[in-house]
Amino acid sequence: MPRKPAAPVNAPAYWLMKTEPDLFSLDTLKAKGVAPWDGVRNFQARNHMREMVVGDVVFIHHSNAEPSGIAGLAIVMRIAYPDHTSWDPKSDYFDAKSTPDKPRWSMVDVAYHATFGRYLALPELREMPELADMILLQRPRLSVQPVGPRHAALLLRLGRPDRPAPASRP
DNA sequence: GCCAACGTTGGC
DNA sequence: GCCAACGTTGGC
Repeated sequence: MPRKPAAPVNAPAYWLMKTEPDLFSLDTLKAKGVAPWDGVRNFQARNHMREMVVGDVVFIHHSNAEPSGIAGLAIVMRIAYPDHTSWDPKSDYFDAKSTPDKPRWSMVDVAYHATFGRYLALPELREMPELADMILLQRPRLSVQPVGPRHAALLLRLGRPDRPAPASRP
């Protein structure tokens, strides 16, 4: 018997993260250059961030927008580390169950990469059969999610970013 | 602003 | 460890 293929070495290299543009938009990230993605308070979303590696491509989705949709791309610059806002009582993201000794939440650093030449509005994406099984369209509440390579390729083509996505991990 | 989906909390 | 109540997300 041939050995089973190794467990997923090729975890997804494409991700999607949601943000409310009123609070933090792709333009905000563009102005900052690099920023920590803090405030994620959902275990599944957190676990996805913990799987990211430097160089992964992140689709930035604007939620609670008119319309909501994918605005462009960011790149992971630093792998997951403790989200210090979780133990700051003054932070909106404070969580009494998280301490510096036992951090419960994580964040990654991302860099602005590109703004799509065309904003990919959610209603438009919903009309595409190829995207019907995208997590974005099926699980409206998951704020950090993997994007499959086929979906990623299509989104990149649709958005025609002014700069191509960098080659990602194999 | 409404409300469906769904994750989390807490009583038992 | 079940599950009802509650809170939040986020599309519309």
